[in-house]
Amino acid sequence: MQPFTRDVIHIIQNIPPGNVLTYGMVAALAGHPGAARQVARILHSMSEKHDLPWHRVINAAGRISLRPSGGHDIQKHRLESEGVRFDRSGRVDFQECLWDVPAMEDI
DNA sequence: CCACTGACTACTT
DNA sequence: CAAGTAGCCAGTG
Repeated sequence: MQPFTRDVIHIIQNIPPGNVLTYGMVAALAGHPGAARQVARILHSMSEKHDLPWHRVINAAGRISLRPSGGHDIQKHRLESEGVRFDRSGRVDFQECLWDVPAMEDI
């Protein structure tokens, strides 16, 4: 497994309840700015094995990227149960929910 | 090793 | 706001 993959998993496991991160930010924190697609891919294939809170990762627009048939509602429900609010267009409030990453070393 | 596939993003029409 | 474009790079076969 690549260091990038390991870091991405590690970062996602550290997102506290009620907070979210974007794919791009996770990629950047893992040392690969612009590798957002890979984060999505890792979530898709490793979330079960590594027990990841995959629902706390959303796209840069603040919306859920899953297709309605791919768990979109499940993700929304899990976030709402953690206190994440969605506005009428289905976007989360970054000001309140975006994870304020402590420091690179703490992750 | 090559080709293909993405739960992406930023930028430009 | 919608649609197109060009990067992105780890899995998978």
